[in-house]
Order: sequence, then C-alpha cells, then structure tokens
Amino acid sequence: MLIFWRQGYNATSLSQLLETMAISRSSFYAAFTDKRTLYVEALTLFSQRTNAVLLSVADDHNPSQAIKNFFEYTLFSVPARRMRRGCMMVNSVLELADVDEGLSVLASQKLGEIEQAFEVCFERAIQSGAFSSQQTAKELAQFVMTVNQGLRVASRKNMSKKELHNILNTTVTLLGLAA
Amino acid sequence: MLIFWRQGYNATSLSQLLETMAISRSSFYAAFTDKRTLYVEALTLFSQRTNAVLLSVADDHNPSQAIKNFFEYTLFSVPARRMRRGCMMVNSVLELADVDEGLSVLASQKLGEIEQAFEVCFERAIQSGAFSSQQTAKELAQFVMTVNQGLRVASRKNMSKKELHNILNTTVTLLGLAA
DNA sequence: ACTGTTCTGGACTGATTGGTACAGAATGGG
DNA sequence: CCCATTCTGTACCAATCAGTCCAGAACAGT
Repeated sequence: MLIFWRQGYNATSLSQLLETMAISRSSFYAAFTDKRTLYVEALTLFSQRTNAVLLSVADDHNPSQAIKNFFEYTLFSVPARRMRRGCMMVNSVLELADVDEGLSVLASQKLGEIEQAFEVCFERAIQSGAFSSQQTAKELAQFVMTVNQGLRVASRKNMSKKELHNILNTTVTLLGLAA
Repeated sequence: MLIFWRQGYNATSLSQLLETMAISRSSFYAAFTDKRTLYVEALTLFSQRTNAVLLSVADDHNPSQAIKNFFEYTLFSVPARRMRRGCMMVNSVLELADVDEGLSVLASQKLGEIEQAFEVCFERAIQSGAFSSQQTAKELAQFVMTVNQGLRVASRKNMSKKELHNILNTTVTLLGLAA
C-alpha cells in the first residue's frame, strides 16, 4: 500500500513490489492475483483506515472539533514523510481518471464516503442548534471536502505543516466554526 | 499537451504521442529531444495559457469578480470534456511527487504563480478599502488556491458543473466577497 | 519416516517501453 | 538542373513491463 500510495499505479513496477514485499513472482500472483487487484486491495485498506479515523472523530457533536480532529489525525499529527504522500484516493482519482476508469470511480466512491460523514456531522450540529448557516449540510460537506482535496494536493508540494495548518484555520474561521 | 494533460506522464506512451502528432519517431526526437522535454514544454504551455487568463481577470479591482471570472473562464465556461481533465499542474504534482522530483517542483512553482496573482488581487482590494478581512492577503490567497486545487480534483470525478459552481458560490459567500 | 499437498524461486514468455541509426526522400540555393 | 543540406520513415536496440510455468523445497497428516 505504501509504495502504491507514494508512486501511484503506473510508476510502481512489479519488481519494486516484489522487492519491498520480499517475496518472489509466483508467490505474488498466487496470493494477490494481479497487480491491479492488489491496487484495489491497497486502496480499500487505505479507505478503511481513513473511515476508522472518521468514525472516531464524528462522535463529537461539535462539527468544528470533528473537522479539526479529522485533519489533525490524518494530516498534522503524522510524520512529515507520510504527510507528503497526500491522500491515496485523491492521488488515484487524478492519476487514473482517463487511464483506468474502474479504479478512478472506485477511488471517487471512497472519497464520497468521507463527504457523507462530513454531511452527517453538519446535519447533527444544525439540528441540535449548535451551528447555523445559510448553506445546507450537503453544501457545507462538499465545501469541506473540496478544502480537504486541496490540502492533500498542497501537502504533496513542499508546503510546510505550519502553512497547511494556517489554511485549515482560515477555513474553520470562515465557516464560523471557531470554537 | 492534451494527451499528457489527460493521461499524465507515465500512462502516455511514445507511440500514442507519435500517432496523435502524426509524425514518425525520428522527427519526434529531432524536434522535441525527449519525452520528458516535451512534457516540460507542454506543462509550460499550459501554465502560460492559465497565466494569460489570470492576467485578463486580475485587472478587476473587485477580488470577488476576479476570482469568479478566473473559475468561470478556466472551469465553467469550458466544454465538459475539458473540464474533466482538471488542471495539468495539479495532475503533475500528484502523479510525479515521488517519481520525478524535477517535474513535480516545476509544476508546484507554476501553481505558485497563480497563488501569487490571487495574493496581488486581495492586496489591492484590501488597500483600496473595497474589502476587509481578519486574514492577510497571503492567507486568503493560499485559501483560494486550496479551494482551486480541490475543485480541480472534484472536476476529475464525475461531479456535475452545477455542483462545482455551488461549491464556488459557497466559497465566495464564506469569504464575504458576494458582490 | 513416508507421502500427498502447498508453496516458492527463478527461468521464461511475448509485448511494449524509450531511444538510436541510417538510408532515402524532400527541399532549397546557385 | 545539380548538389548539399535537412528532414523523415523504418528497422533496430537493449531494457523493462506484467504475467506464466514448472521443478524442487517446505510442510502437513498419519
């Protein structure tokens, strides 16, 4: 998963996979069927881990803290090396959109799960009266998702963690979420 | 440029380039040196065209209109086919970050030029008193740039133009830029 | 310890990769 | 019209790609 995450699908050769897995060719095909199949597995694992973080964070009825915590756990409190890998689903969507539609829509769907979680988060905050906005929960979720995707792009450039944090703060402030 | 833009660097083979250019191998190498060199040229062309739009739009002292127009010209008033290609610089950064550092930082730098233009735009609006914010011009520019990158990711999924526009409207509203 | 099964290393495949070499065609100046 | 230069189509190159195959090693149950 790590090597696919870093280099993407096409730039990762089978030889590299075998070397880092420390197994031989036949074992690879016996265990994982295919390079593409393994990629799907890796992407799914990545998605599951992200969803786990999301779940642990969405309990907070305060959407400000939930969103902040999501980025804290998946972006800021993470080693710089990992931060610079960005998000494997975002990476996949961009690399494979016109190359392998199946993989691309799979990644899109998994990103959709995150957006869904954001939406639920806003919905509950609005219904409980803890937060109000002229935008709907769905619109707010789409907006936060866009910022999320933008931050994942930014983290693959050489932007510092401090600047990224600053952008998140700006976002939270503009949303009127500042706790 | 189009084929690199759509498929990225690694997924585009020389054969595809030759076919779409309708020239033969030797002519290709005589004219463009290299696959990689051609990619740099294509990326530069893309950047120049984007900067041209940016220049034509930044004259507007109203940052709301300038930003809206930038997205209007580069995202919304454009054929769906092109919209779904996203931004070649964003695509390059994500695909090549851990594969070809040279190309990746080149793309990052060119994205930086856009951010710079946004910053100038906010600076002038703040100094002229047309706009005020608790954020600095640089912070605002970084934020808009993040939304920009996020929208380019969103446009490579199957998100409709209408939804993208909605996200931009949310952004403009939250920025307090609604003219 | 023997045997039937599972697993694995490494040789091999055909296809495709980016890039080179060279002969012959097109071109332009005198 | 001729010759020197430039250009281009094609054959070719080594390297690498993803994927297959099979003999022998490791392993299990009895």
